[in-house]
Amino acid sequence: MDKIKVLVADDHAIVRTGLVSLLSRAADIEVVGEASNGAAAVTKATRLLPDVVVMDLVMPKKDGVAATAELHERFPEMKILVLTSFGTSEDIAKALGAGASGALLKSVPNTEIVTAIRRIAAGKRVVSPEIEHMLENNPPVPVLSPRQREILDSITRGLTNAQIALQLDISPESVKTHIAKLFEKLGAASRSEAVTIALRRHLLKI
Amino acid sequence: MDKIKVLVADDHAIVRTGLVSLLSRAADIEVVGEASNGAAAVTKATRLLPDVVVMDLVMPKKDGVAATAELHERFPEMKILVLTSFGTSEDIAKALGAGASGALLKSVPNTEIVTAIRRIAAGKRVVSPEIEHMLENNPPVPVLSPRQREILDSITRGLTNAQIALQLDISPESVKTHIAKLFEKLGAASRSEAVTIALRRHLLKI
DNA sequence: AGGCAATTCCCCCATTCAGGGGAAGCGCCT
DNA sequence: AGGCGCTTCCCCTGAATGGGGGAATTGCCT
Repeated sequence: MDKIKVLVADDHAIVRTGLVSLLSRAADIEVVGEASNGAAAVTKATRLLPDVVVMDLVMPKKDGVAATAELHERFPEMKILVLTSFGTSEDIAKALGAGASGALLKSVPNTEIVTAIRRIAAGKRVVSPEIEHMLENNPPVPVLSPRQREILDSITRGLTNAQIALQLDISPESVKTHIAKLFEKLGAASRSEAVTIALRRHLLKI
Repeated sequence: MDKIKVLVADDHAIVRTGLVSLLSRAADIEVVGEASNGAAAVTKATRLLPDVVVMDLVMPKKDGVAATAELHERFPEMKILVLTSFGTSEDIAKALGAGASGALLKSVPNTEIVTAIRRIAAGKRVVSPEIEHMLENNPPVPVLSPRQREILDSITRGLTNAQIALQLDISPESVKTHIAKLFEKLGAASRSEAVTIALRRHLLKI
C-alpha cells in the first residue's frame, strides 16, 4: 500500500515543523512538501499532487479559503484538511463549502490530526464536534452587494452619510437607501451595531 | 555548561510538538516541560524552574499576558519569550511591560526562535524588527474609566443614549458627557468610529 | 417574459446625536 | 490646600440618523 502523500500549508514555520515531526512518525504517511502561503500551496500541490493538503486558513498571499477553492476546482480528487487556530466559523464554513473534506481546530490532540488525515485520504469527511457545533449554531452569512460593502466600510471608518455620498459620488438619499438595506440584512438598528455585527460575522477586517 | 531549560506554553499541541522537535535538535537546549494554558504554565514553571518560558499569548484559562506577569513577579530571574501568532501590538506591549524579555511572531524562521532563546537565556532582550516597528508606530493605549468602558460596551451593542441611561440608571445628559470624553480619548468623531477604534486597539472583545 | 435584487434618486418626519457651554460633588495625589 | 479626573446633571443648537413612503433604471436568473 502506498503512503498517503501530504502537503503541509501553514505560514508558521513552527507549525509546519510540528506537523512534519508528527506525521513522520506515522508509517503510512509521507510529507511530500511544505508551503508557507496560499499561493505557494497551490503551485506546490499542482507540482506534487499530494493525496491530502493540510491547510491553514489564515495565510498571507491568498488565504486558505481561496487556495482550497482553487485546488478543489482543479483537482477534485485532492483532499483538503483545514487546520485552523480560531473558531471563526464563517471561514471554516466557507472552506468546507469551497471543497474542503475536513476541518479541525489546532488545539486538538496530535493523534486526532493523524487520524483525520487517514480518514480523509480514505474518502471520508472529518469535521470535529466543536466545529460541527459552531456551524450548526450559526445563521447563514448575509451576502452583501458591492455597494453595501463599500457603505459598510465607510460607516466603519466613521463617515457621515454626506461624506459617503461625496466619496461614492451619489446622493445622500441613495446612501440612506443602501444603509437601510444593509441594516436589514445585518439585523442592525444603528451604525454602531452594524459595525459590531459585521465584525463578528467577519464581513470586514479592521 | 548546563543546558538551557525551556518550558513550552502553547494551547496548540501541534505547535508544542514543533517547538519540542526544533529545540531537541539544539544541543544546548532542553525542553523540560509543556503547558497547554496559562494556569498550567504558571504551575509547571513553579515546579520545574526553567530558564526560559516560551509563551503563547492567546490561551485558555489565564492568557499569556497574565501568566507572564505572575511568573515575572514570582521569579524575576526566569526569562519569558513571547511567541505570538498575531500582530496584536497591544498584547505584545502588555506582555513586554509585564516582564517578558522578548517577543517573536510565529511566522519567523525556526532558527530565529532558537537564537532568541539563547540570547534571552544570556540575559539579553530580543524583540523582532517587525514587533519593534509595530510598537513604535503605536500611540499609547488610551486608559478608559470604568464608566467609559461600560458606555463603550453599550455603544458597541447599538444602544441609544436613552437606553444606556436607563441601563446605567443615570440621566441621558450624563451619558452624553461620558460619550464626549470617550470620543476625545479614542479620537473618534462618531459612535461607529469609536467602535472600530476600540476594537482595533483591543479595548473590547466582540 | 416576468420577477427580483441592485442601484439611483426623491419626499416627509420624529428622534437621536454631537458639540458648545456650565456646574457640582467626590476621591486621589501631590 | 489645590488640582485633576471621574461622575453626575443641566442648558442650548444644528446636524445626522432612522423609518416611512414611492419611483426609475439596469441586469441577472428563472
